[in-house]
Amino acid sequence: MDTRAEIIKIADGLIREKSYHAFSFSDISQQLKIRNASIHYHFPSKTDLGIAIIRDHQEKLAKLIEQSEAKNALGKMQSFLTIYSAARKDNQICLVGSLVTDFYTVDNRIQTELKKLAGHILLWVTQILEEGKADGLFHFTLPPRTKALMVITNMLAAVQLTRLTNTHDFERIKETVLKDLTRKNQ
Amino acid sequence: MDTRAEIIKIADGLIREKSYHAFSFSDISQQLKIRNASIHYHFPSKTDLGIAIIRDHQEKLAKLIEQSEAKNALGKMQSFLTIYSAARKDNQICLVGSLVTDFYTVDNRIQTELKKLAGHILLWVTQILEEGKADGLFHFTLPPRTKALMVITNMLAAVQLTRLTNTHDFERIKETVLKDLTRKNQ
DNA sequence: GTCTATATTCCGATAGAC
DNA sequence: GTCTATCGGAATATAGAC
Repeated sequence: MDTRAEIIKIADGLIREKSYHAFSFSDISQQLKIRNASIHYHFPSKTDLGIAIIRDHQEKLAKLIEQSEAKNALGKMQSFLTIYSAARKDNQICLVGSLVTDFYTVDNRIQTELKKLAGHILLWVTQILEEGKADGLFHFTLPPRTKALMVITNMLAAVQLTRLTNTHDFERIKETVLKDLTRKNQ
Repeated sequence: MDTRAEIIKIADGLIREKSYHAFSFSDISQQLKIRNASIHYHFPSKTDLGIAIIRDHQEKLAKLIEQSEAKNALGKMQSFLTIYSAARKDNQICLVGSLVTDFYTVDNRIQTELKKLAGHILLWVTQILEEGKADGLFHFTLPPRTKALMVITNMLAAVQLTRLTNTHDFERIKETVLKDLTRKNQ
């Protein structure tokens, strides 16, 4: 992996562990064993780094969507939920949830990029729900977009709240989300 | 209102608008038109201020619980949801959701206090759900504590996500939470 | 592409006068 | 209880050598 990609990877983890304003270029340079100034060669400003991280998530999301194209709606939903399970594994929260807390204190370009990412996530989950309902796999009466909001909010806050309540609460919430979608009589 | 209470009020708003690490004593002193050093008289460290803010929320929660004692479970749930509606009104997020993002970068004493607050919220919502089910007002099959986690995660992330998607999404989620609880055939 | 060195700004915090 | 003055530290960022 080249240095640029390594910086993105480390900074991404730091944002989701400690938040945007709580990590510094020094955190990265120590882990990478390079100097602070070297990071500025790859990313002139912290804002540039933040944008690159969000775009990296965009690309990973696009790949995940592509990779789960052949799966049925349940499989696709499970793929979507791996995003949060992966974050949880390292006691991290999701990128959207971390950056939205700092939303009004970051550069406009980060705000715009973050809104785009959130929009794409919401669109994908909505489509998965529509497909699942059409195929008789999922059962719900809400408009698909609203149902997608319910699923996303459950998962986004699950990785956050489980830091405070109980480690197992994340899994509890995740299992409940899946069972709710596949349960009949709604 | 005395200065100490004013500082808490302003700082509380700043944490829920901009996050813990993104607000400074200068933000407070400018709004209050006093000097930076004066704040340190009331709160020796930023950690002390943070703890005071969480405890202030604890006390407000206790009052809210007390004030809604005479209401039925639906009324109590609506009281609980006003916490998020009030935050949303000023485009703020809830205190727990804001501080949990910075959880691993704040003093241990703040971590402890925040866990306590989250525990009390979870307990209250669980009790409301139990009461509502016993009275035939609410319908759900999950364990009450798990159902409480679902309600809280929906609302906690609703105030966050609505910053990115659509202003009306908060209300959509809130209405869905209430309708889900009171809907039969589950 | 990485380094040393440094500029600049801001923040939390303290001492001591009033 | 608020003020002025100041300290120490950390953060982002830049210039220029290698």
